[in-house]
Amino acid sequence: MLPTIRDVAKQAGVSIATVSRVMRESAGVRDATRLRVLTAAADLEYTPSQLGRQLAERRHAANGIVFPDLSGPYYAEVVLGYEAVAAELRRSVLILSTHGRSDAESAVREMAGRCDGLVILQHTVSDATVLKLAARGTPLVLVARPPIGSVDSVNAENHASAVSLAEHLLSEGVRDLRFVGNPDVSPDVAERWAGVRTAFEQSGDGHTLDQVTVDGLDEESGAAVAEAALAAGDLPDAFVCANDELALGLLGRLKDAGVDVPGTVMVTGWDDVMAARYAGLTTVRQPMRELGATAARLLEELIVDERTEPRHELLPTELVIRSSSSRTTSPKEPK
Amino acid sequence: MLPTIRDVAKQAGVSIATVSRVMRESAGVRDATRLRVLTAAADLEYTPSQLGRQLAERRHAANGIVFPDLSGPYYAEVVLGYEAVAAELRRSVLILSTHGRSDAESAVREMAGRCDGLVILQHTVSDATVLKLAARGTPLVLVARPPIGSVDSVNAENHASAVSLAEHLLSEGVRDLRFVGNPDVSPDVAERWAGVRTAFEQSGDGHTLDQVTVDGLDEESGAAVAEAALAAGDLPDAFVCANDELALGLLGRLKDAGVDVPGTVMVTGWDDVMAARYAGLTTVRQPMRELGATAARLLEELIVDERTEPRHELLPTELVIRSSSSRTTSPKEPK
DNA sequence: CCGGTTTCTGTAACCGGTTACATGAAAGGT
DNA sequence: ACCTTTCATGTAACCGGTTACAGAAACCGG
Repeated sequence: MLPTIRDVAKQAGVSIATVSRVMRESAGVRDATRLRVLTAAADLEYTPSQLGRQLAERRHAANGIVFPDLSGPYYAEVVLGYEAVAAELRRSVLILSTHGRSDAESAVREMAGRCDGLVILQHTVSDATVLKLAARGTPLVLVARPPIGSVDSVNAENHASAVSLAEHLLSEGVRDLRFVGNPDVSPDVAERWAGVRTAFEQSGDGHTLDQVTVDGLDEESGAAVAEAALAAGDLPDAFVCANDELALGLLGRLKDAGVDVPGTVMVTGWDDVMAARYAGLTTVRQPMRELGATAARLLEELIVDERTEPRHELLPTELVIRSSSSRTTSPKEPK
Repeated sequence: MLPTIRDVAKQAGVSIATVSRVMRESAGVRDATRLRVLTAAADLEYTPSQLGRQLAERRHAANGIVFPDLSGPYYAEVVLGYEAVAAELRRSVLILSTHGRSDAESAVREMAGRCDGLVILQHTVSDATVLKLAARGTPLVLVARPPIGSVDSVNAENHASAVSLAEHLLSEGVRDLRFVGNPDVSPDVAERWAGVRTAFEQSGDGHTLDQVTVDGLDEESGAAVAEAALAAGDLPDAFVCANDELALGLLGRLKDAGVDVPGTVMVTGWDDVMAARYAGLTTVRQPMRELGATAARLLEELIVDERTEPRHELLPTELVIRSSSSRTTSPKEPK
């Protein structure tokens, strides 16, 4: 059994209140007494129980973050950015991955009972649960998910970058563009798709735009799309993929089939993951770490300052043009 | 204020003991009473406080995992594998990244106070702290770090695969091999280096083997090594890098300089991250997720079964030959 | 040496649950 | 009708801390 505050108190010949005061470094303990307590504590290798402390203080000093998965670089980066700031703020970080979990909702609720606040990525949790948690007074921040009620949110800009991306492709002579991804799967994807449409609506005649729905956001799904297009002999001038993994899978399959990229077909992704650089993939860079870091700061405000008016942050993104969509740009990286 | 067990007891007209029994689903409560309690609980939207429960039960139902960083794919995958199993075992997961943190040791100790057990990756924490935690009775599992005392460990096979890798290079006609990485930075790297040496010692004369020490395991460090070698006009037949990121950075720099890979120089990495596939990088695949999953299972045994004899798991790795080290193999992936 | 402050320390209530044990009511046996 | 057993529920101690408040000790000036 680990020593408790009472053991230390007995050993030092003081009351538990005094021990508590010494351990918390609160003022008003005579030096001689402090020393006796510290000696006793060191003797017994005493560490205050976090549990007892948390119960008494009625706070957890911990926050949770809920994400679908950690396999792609995207979520890992967001979590990392979050963790870095949370640690700075001296908060522990609880993680919960909902991917392939049937009891996600209850797991999140249980997690809420262990934290002072929660960050929720994308649509990992139903709106109903989010609202219920908010109503119970749990501080919440949504990331990569549109605001619900008066819950804080942090998002990356999608629409404007999608417009730029599409305009870039148009300027490269693309006439038939095909968007790859399911807008229903995430609001981010929906916004990107909307941005592409906007650009095309302003592009005048002679352009066609279509969309192929794939639910996955992984390389296999991308490869499957390429496969189907090759089999049907129906290649557009450019594939605009909802994220980099899709694009990389698609790109790989096209190259295997000997298709000239960007000569015959152009391909773009979204996120700017590490592999995108090696594949020469045009993409849109998201500030993934910043998303997490910003969420951590907003959450802290909610908890500490008890801020009540909601805040919604929109972080900028950046178009990164590489060889997969450019006949003119050298494949070399600027940086 | 959230409702407590006493509020529910009052509302249902029973004692707190009965409420507790109902919430814990322990037997011996009459159906009529159970119903009254459940109704009251639903009315008040009561959820038992995790804190109170944990204190009374003297367990956290949470485990921690300590890792250096989450930026590369390696740690993210390990954490993910860990989280998946921990969730299955109904345990919350606390994470702690030590990278760039000066108070890592104390952060780990604080974390230990919030968990029933800890998984520690690599050398994120000093041996002294590990031993102290173990002595206090904290269940521990080390991952990618050699066993200390009688603490459990999970590692991936390094030496044999390094031998295979080096033999493959020798069979490709490599005579001068240069190992890139700092064996002191991680035991994994040290073992890989040792494996390469072993293979060369058995290779007969006419072969030279040297090593360039870089502390980083990132792309920039790899690029710097390439830069230096190019500047000195001193290229070996093959660079064997301690991990994929190093290799990718190095490879990219060589290709930028117009060096023929694998014609003039071969390059290999370690880990088989996603980008390695796109870069055609020969590497050794590690079962990253399995490392995490195995650690979670070992930890559970320690906590639940109170196992005392230590276990040490060694997971197999697999050589993946791609175009960066092979003049004969097609660059196409088998899978 | 005394009363009034000021400073330090102790007592006890509290945080929100769990659970051993006591109690009382209902059921069963003769 | 009475005694025993069984079952459901309540009482109260406990988990390990924090902290308001009270009381004791030290300090101060006259």
